[in-house]
Amino acid sequence: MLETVSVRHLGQHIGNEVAVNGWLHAKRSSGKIVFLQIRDGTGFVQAVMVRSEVSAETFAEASALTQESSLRITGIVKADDRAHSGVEMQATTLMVVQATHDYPITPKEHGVDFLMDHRHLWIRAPRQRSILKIRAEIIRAVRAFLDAREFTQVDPPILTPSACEGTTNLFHTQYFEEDAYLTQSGQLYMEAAAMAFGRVYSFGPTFRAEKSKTRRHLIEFWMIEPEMAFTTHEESVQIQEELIAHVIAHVLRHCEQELRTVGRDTEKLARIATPFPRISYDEAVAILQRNGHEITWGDDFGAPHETEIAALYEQPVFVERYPTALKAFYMKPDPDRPEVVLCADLLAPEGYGEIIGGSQRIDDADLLFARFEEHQLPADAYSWYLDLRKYGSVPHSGFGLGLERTVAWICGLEHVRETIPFPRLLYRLYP
RNA sequence: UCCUCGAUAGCUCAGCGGUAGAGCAUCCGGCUGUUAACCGGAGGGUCGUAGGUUCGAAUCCUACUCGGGGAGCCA
Repeated sequence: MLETVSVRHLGQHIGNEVAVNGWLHAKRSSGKIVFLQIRDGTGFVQAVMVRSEVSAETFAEASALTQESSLRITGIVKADDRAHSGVEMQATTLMVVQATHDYPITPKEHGVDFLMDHRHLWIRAPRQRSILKIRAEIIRAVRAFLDAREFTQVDPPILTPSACEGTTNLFHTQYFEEDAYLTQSGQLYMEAAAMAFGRVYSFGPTFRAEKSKTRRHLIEFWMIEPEMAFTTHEESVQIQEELIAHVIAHVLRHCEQELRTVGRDTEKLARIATPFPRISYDEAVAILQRNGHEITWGDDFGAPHETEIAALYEQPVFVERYPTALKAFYMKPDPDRPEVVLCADLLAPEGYGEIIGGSQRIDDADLLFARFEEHQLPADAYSWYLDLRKYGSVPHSGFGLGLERTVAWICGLEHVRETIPFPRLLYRLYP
């Protein structure tokens, strides 16, 4: 039996006869010659079958082959300038594993609704495969970066007894006799973990029951949430920009083929370099006012505001020190200006919006308790969290990186729904 | 929740008051270098649902359903 080779590695087998297991992506035939575009998950290769060189049965089978039929094909690997990848197979034998009939996604344009209904098949398409491959490499790069800096991965719960931040709507469910909610952030648990491990990060899904219907929103999305003990806001921001720069460099180095398939202008990514520009909330408001926006100090930014600020820079830009009243209860006030908190949002270039939100956390027990009262949060439900400030509280900081928005930015996509294998969108739970 | 756009063949769309159309896909035939191949032929439709206007509605009006984009909220 011939050696089975991944399409990705065919170039190392020039001149040899090998087998490829895969699916028929497309076919073109011309009477006495058939061109079979075959994919195996690692790549795409063209097999050329000439009638005079194979048995009549094999040629007939190849001629009748339909899109997405599963197959095993053997052939001699040849270097050929006419092939996109530079390599093609001169087919010798063909075994059809299953003949497919009426594959829904044809090599033609399709609408979003149709494609989303067929997402389980759509992910076979070259473009979708490339996006999800880049997603996987981004995750790999984030982990490598954090692991190299002695972060420990700690997994927070997904089912939680109450809101972490109390700002957005949560998915409600039953936990036997109790009420439970799907997590919107693992952060408070990561603060506990940081006091146990020093530097930690979580990577998992989060859920927001908001009726958001835009290109930047998913109902279920994945976040990386690092949390660091004995770390100031300033140190956290430096880690954030190093992390993003590392991820960009990793993807540029390892996903050249995939970035080309999705049509990304890599020049813009190649220019990303630390340190990233920073502006204060105060400066951002002044800029917006100068540009004719009706915004006053103390107002929160809307999406158009963020887009306008981000458009001023080629790099991701940090917006620091928002008004205390706008932000979550746990953020530490600036000691010099208690009306603002030690926080920063990182806005991606090209209109992709906020990809990181981070802050230094309140480490003072009395102040945190006062915040609970101001925000009318149930102190009993959070007594474990308040414990963290009673038993060896330290200055600590952390942030949350939104994976899908990061993938959308790096891939240059129109919509985050393509950045996750099976997106959960408003009113869309299938497949 | 609000604003806005849309729903016609398996898919993408045209038709916008007078007998339902095209390209692709499918099936049949042709073609030895195709890259969304090409050429010839065939089959394929309660025009989202319900009501209304009209001699006549895919086309105009109303409601509803489903979907796209956006706001708010956020990563």
